[in-house]
Amino acid sequence: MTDTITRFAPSPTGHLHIGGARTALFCAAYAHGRSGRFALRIEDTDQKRSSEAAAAGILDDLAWLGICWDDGPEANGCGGDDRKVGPYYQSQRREIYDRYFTKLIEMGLAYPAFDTPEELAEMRKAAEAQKKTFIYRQQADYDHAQAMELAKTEGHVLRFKMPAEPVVVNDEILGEVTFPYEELDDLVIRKRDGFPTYHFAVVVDDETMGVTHVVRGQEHLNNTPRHVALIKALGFDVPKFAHLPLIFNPDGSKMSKRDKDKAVRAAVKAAGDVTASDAGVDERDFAKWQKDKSVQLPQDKLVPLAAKLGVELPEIDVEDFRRSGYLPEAIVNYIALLGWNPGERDDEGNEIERFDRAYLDSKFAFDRVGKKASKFDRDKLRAFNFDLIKSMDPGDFVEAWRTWCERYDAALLETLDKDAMLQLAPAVQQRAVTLGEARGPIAFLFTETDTIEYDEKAVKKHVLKGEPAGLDVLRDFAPKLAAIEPFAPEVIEETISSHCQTNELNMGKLAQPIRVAMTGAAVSPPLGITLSSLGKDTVVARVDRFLKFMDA
RNA sequence: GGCCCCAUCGUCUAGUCCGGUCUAGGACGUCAGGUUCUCAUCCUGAAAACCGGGGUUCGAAUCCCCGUGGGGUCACCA
Repeated sequence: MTDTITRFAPSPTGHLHIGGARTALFCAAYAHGRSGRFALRIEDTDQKRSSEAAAAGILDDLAWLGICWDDGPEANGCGGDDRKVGPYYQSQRREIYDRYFTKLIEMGLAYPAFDTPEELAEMRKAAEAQKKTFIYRQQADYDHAQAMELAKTEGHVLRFKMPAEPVVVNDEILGEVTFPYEELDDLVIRKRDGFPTYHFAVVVDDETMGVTHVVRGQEHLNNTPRHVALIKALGFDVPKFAHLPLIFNPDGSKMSKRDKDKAVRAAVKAAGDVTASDAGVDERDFAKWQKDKSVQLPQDKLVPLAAKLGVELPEIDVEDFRRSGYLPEAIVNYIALLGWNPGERDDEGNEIERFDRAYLDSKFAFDRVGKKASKFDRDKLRAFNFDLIKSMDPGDFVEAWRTWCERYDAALLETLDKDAMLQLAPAVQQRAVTLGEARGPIAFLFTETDTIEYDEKAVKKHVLKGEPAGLDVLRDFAPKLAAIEPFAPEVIEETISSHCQTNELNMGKLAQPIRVAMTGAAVSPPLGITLSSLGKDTVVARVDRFLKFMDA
């Protein structure tokens, strides 16, 4: 078996973090670029924090990004168990772990420990008082036979007896890293509730699933020597390791899901009068959330609360970026560049940085992954997204736009049908960086004619000033509007421009007053699109209203 | 604090492994012009970096050491 097999193993405690998305992306790219397989495993050994809904959400986030897994839970057209190495939820693999627990105990490399959490806390405190890190070791007078007997009736954990030697981790990105034995303790491998700990489960799963390359974030580097020691003790093959550099916020702090709570918490504090019922949660939870920085509010409560307070939530999870209206292709392209670079130039000698999945799959390797943590640059992501939107075929754009609306802005679909959106597409595509901002350039469509407020400065500059004044130009032109037939962009523009030509006027002289009449301000997409999308009746009504307003 | 990782424009990075071609290249952002009926798009241009100190060498962004700075991690979480 020389196939390349990678895996991504999230714990289902919330939406997929953007950093996790990058890890998954690199795992998939590495395997698929080598005709290997990419497996997905759900690490739900923490019964309290895991949820089926979160697992489904992560699967959905991945599929949306176009990161499909070959082995794993079947969802969104991905997954399956072709290699017969499932199940892919750790909570369903208890029997497998038990086999290896038994094996380790028989080899004398695992032993029951009866210390209570309180006792351990005490020992840690004592170690800390001496400015040392607490290292758990088996007692010198530990009686194995007696312990095994006691274990039949007493609650206990199982610990791994760490071999007394340094562990060398050979990392594909970082190189050789050595960890002294003095830093490695007899870690818990089976919890009191009988579930394996993360360390044990990963090692057993990666072996039994045939994983050849363990690709994960650098925050796991310190765990790796423990895993290597376990792997060797169990007689498994040591896989290749690749620890990816971390992703930070622009201010250098770690990009964390808690950042969202942090933003809202600050706003709640600033507002001063926000209550638990405003937040839609119960009194006690709300108080706890306000006090404890490590507590998070559920997403479906946090988002509306943020909206109510007018706070913009930092985008952290894939779902956040999706809601903002980024395209999966843009996200994938951008995050691929966080810590990796193809190191190729185009014909003009510029660094290649815009590419698709096929290119990534074919080029990705660990030798071009950097060691330095990178800061997440939203402006650059926005640029990628905008470029993609601009270059889309209008039909494709409308499809993407409508799909996004179905999920996040159903109201827009009630106002605009497909044809209307298709007509607006070119104007919107030049102006909207994200799908969420697509409403911006066409906001004038959603205000009622009789609620338009005219911007004073725009009126002064484009309507009152000059010779002739814009107001007179508009008044002069107004009657021609109703006669335009058909009321289509080209015809409208032709009418306006010929009117200007006959009267020896600059286009702006007429265009700007029309804009003010239509939108209240001096900014809009090209007049043809603006007027035709409004419809003749509305256009005429808005001009009338504006002229009356100016007369008054 | 212990252990571990890292260090090129504001940001992502190329160059580093195999020292000279680097008066350090590109992208995003910023600034300045131009095209245009407004906004936007588009085009052109500019400013902007090798963390510090020692070594090695004819020569160091590139190799070595020290310092400084940043980060990760120290759970019956993953």
